Amino acid sequence: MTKKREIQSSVKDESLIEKRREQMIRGAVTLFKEKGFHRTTTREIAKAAGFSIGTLYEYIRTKEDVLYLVCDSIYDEVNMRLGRLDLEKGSIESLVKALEQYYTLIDEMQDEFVVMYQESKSLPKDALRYVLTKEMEMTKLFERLLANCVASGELSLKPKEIVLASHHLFVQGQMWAFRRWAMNDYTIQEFIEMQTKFLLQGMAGEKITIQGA
Amino acid sequence: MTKKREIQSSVKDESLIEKRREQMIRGAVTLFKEKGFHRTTTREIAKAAGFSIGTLYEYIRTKEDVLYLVCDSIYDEVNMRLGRLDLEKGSIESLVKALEQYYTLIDEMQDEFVVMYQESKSLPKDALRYVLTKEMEMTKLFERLLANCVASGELSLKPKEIVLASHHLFVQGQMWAFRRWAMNDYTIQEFIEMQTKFLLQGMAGEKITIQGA
Amino acid sequence: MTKKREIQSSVKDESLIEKRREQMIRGAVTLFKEKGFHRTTTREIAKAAGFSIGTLYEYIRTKEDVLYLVCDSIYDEVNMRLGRLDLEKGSIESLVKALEQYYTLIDEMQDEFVVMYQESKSLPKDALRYVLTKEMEMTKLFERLLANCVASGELSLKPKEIVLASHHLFVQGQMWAFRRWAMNDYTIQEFIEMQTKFLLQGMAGEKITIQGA
Amino acid sequence: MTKKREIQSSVKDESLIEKRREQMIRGAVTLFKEKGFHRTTTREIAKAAGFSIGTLYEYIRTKEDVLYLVCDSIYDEVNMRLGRLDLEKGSIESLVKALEQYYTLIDEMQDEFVVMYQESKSLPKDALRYVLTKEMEMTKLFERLLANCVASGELSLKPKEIVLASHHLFVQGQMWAFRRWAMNDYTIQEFIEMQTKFLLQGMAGEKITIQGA
DNA sequence: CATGAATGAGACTTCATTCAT
DNA sequence: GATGAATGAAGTCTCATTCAT
Repeated sequence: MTKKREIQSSVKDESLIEKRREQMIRGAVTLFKEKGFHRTTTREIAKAAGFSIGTLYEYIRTKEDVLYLVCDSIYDEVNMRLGRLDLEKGSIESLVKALEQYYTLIDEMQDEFVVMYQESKSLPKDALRYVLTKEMEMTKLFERLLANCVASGELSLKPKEIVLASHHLFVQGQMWAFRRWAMNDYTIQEFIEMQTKFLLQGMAGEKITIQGA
Repeated sequence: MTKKREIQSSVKDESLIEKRREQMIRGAVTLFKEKGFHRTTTREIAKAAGFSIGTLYEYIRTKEDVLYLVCDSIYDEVNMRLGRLDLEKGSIESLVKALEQYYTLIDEMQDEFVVMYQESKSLPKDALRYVLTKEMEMTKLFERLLANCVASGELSLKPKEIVLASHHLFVQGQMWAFRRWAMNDYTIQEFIEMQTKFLLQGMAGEKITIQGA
Repeated sequence: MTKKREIQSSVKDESLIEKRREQMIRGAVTLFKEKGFHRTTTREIAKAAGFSIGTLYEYIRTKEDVLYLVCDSIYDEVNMRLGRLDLEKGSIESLVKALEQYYTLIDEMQDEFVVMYQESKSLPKDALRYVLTKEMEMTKLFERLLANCVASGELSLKPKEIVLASHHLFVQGQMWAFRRWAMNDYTIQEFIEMQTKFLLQGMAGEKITIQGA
Repeated sequence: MTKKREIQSSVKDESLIEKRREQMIRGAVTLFKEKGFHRTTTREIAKAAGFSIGTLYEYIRTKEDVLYLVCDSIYDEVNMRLGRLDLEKGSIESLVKALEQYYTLIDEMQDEFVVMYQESKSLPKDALRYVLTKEMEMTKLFERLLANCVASGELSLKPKEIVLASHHLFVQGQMWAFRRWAMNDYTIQEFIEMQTKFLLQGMAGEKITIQGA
């Protein structure tokens, strides 16, 4: 796992730091979603977090730190929630489960995902690198799942196809967050079912009956 | 076709307006790609366009106008290049052609696409609406293609599946522009072939031999 | 002569730059004298110069630039006014003239000198180096005068004494500016006469009749 | 002797006050020397003193108090060290001794002197007055020495010359602290000898052999 | 039509000081 | 007495926009 970038704080009490940063992340996500990183002022972030501008800067050093904290916390939650997946089973069934988990996650953290992908380009260089690494770790997760399915013979994909397919799965999830304005006719359940069908068929090359669809 | 938003200019000569705006769009795309809309200053845009800040403001009224002009010009080019497609044929073959055209287009206009999707959220409300409309028109294009394939019996999709699938096709194209950092191992040709295979199989549910693959 | 540090300006018209900078130097000197560099705000400088804060920053990049400009302009004036001195004559008489010129200069530019010496420590590193160089050039001027007097036999000083003596002369001039609060009982004429007497006797080691004393 | 300005403290224990203030003066001098009064933060002072910002404010009321305390403690030490001088003797010899003491003092307290003269302008009005008074007391010390030499016939100076000469002596000492960057070629011993020679000759008007030179 | 100097609102950030623990 | 988290006034600097030339 990549090591976290440390964000300096002039406050010493670690648990307080965590608490305050959580407050400010929560406020920031809402604001960034609404107006974007650049149109959001540090004062607004402080206010949304429930403390003064001075206090905000006790816990970060620059506005970009807030963005980094937001992105980082999203990955933490993603990791936590996707961490339970059994990657090793190598069955289509577990792949389906993973997709379901992933799409559900995106549905529940829609705002966070949109913010992260829209604004991460505003991160300072090294923070951007860190975030990209995290992103690759997520894609790798799908790669492992697919590779195991291939190993167990449940899928038949060339190595290069595995990689591309993992991006493919990944990106279809983002769609639910980014093109929500076009998804009004679908429930998340429908979306998951239909996407899963498309994706599995795409890779399998034959009709497959999906459990629960 | 949706009517264009008019951008006010204090210059009368229409052909001059067009020329100047083209200059400034070309400069702006490069800059926006590099630093994003917010980090790019109007002075920089003017300079990149080859004229003074004063002149810039003879042809637009606000900085956001530049962004709109950029987005609009991208759609114009997309339209022009995708306009030749024969949507009515209703064959898998024409669908494959369309995908090829579309992915090639994205490859060639990568910067423009990235800018448009990254920055369009900064457009004023009505411009955003206009851009979204344009976007929907593009998706509809795939919908028509798919619907015709269904009508001709070459594909079998429920109406709701057609809509989702068209987004599916659409989004996979964006991937080439947005996840380029992860696509170094693929040529655009490989990418097109593999994606086409995944997508068609996903919709068809059977192995399909793609011409040229 | 040491090459000037260039201060960036986004304005192109060189003569305008000169004019505006002169305005701002004039205002800044008064303010710095009154409240010191740090207690003076950029807004105050702009106001004193007669234009807006935005305009101020068209002609400089940082507040420290103003300080540098102040120091530089002082040296320019000093150079201009001391430049006429005949350094080569090697007579006590010309040394006396030089002291008179120098002390008169300090009297007339008292505020400027105080500001320069009090605040130059706030200059950025390279500007500070530049200012120190200028300062050394001034001391060197006295060194040359003294060396010539030694060469012509009018004074008898060892090399090391020449150097120290030149600082000695230099520093006694600063006194008129810096300890003005203790100099109320003296006119500048008296001051010059008495100092000249002290200094020359100090170096000559005998009673000397000074012309005009 | 001028009465000290009282600096309020919310702590009662006088010996503790003294101890804490000494700690903070020591830290502050270093910091002020390095970065100047304005660029030094109260937090830094507290840290350098070895306690917290809260504690710092138990012993002073404003940041300027620290500067005053620094200046005051310097004068205390100066007084202590120069207090032993025999001012009444009225001999050149005792004058030479005094100069030696004074220049040695400046050499040993170089940082302190620089800080005091560079930063005292930032003192609040009444503190500034107090410091100036102290300064005048020091000059008066030289005045007394000179006057006694005149009285005893060892020097021949008019009253007004005595005053100016005392400033002259005083300022030459500051030179060692302020122009240290130009004094690398001299040891403090050389400096004292040469300066003493210049100064005495300046006042005496004849060659004088200095004991120990 | 073209230019570019001028403007000032507003952004980010610092830091002296307070006060509850 | 000691601590350090909280505060917010105030400072520096940027940049979209205007308008006289």
